[in-house]
Amino acid sequence: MNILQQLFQESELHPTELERVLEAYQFCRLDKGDYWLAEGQQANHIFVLESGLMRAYAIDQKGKEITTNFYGRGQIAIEVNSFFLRMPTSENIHALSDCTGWQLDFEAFQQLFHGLENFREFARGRLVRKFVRLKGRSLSMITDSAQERYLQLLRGHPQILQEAPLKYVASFLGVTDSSLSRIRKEIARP
Amino acid sequence: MNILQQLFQESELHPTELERVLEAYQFCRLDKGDYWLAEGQQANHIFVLESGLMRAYAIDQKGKEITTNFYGRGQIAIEVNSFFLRMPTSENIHALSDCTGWQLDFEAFQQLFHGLENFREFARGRLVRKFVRLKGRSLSMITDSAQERYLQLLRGHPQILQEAPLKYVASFLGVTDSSLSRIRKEIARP
DNA sequence: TTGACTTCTTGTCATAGGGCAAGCGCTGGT
DNA sequence: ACCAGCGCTTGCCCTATGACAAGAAGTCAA
Repeated sequence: MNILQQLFQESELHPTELERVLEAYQFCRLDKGDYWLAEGQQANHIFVLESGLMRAYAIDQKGKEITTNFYGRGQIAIEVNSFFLRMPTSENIHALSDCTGWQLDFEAFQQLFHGLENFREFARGRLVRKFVRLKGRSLSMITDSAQERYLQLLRGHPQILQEAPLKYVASFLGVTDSSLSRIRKEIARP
Repeated sequence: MNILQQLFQESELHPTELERVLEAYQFCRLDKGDYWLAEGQQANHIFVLESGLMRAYAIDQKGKEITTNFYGRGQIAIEVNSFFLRMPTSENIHALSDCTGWQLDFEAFQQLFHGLENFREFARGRLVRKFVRLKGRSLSMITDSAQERYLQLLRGHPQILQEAPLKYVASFLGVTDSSLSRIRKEIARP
């Protein structure tokens, strides 16, 4: 069973509907370092990751990269603004390791979204959960210390810390790489 | 023309569709201080604000209130997690001044969402823009100083600063009220 | 092997912002 | 008129984190 079938297990799609949905996706492979989306482009796909790790980042006013997200197996890489509102993106998404997955383009997405009630309930649910996670992250930036945020990431997504360079993780947590290094030292000692 | 008609001007709804949509909303009035939604409840409505100012906040681990949003005229008050995923909310939303507006309950929302393609394009667009703003806020917490965030709020939403008590604004910006007070002093001097 | 890179760590110093407590001016109730 | 409470400011001191620069260690290629 591939990752798409797993993904849609949580939906209410009937077998014939599911078949229609699965057919709309295309297999896709990325090499480590490849850009799936670059600033200025228009995002025309969403991407369901089967293997590998991807990272989204933006460039701030001072030219620094800020990691906004990591995507691992089973997660859906998407740049919401660009994909849904059909505008050029200000984010970059690239592969931190060799990746495989399944892509769906906007046109096909619209067909399914407007054509299948169960698909749109599913899609709305995913977007909502994305929203809720982002909100949690936003709140955490206010209420938690960098160390707490690091520990939460460690507990919730240890694979990210194993596979992603520390500097990417640091900006995701909202600290510099030096600070994150100190935080790790702090935690390491008993 | 009331606020709902203004709101749906940006949609593609045809006159007959629009009529159906408008009929589904109910007028609603809140007194200053009233809670529109309280922690533990299930959000069963969205609320389009016609007049007044509302505030959403969460309680952190140490029991402190963190303002997560303000809603003014023309904005849609909603607790996304609770409304769409049908779970008890962990947020509170209350009126900072006397408010009027129009409510739509979940059942009616679902009818419109699944029944009218143009309504669901509209609703999806609103959710997406909410997502994008939240993302901007989240990024700003990392890249900008408290003073910069204050200035952005001042430029973008001056009415919030005029109508909301400073302590609510402070936690929205991610600082204490003392710090915000100092920031304002700093800015005041030429 | 050597050199160029990248990743991560560490030291030093500077600064933004937090915690706490006091003070001050309004406002509303009695 | 008086008190209580709220909203905002301010002073003092402290801590977390940033900026910058210098290593140490690992990786890769010639």
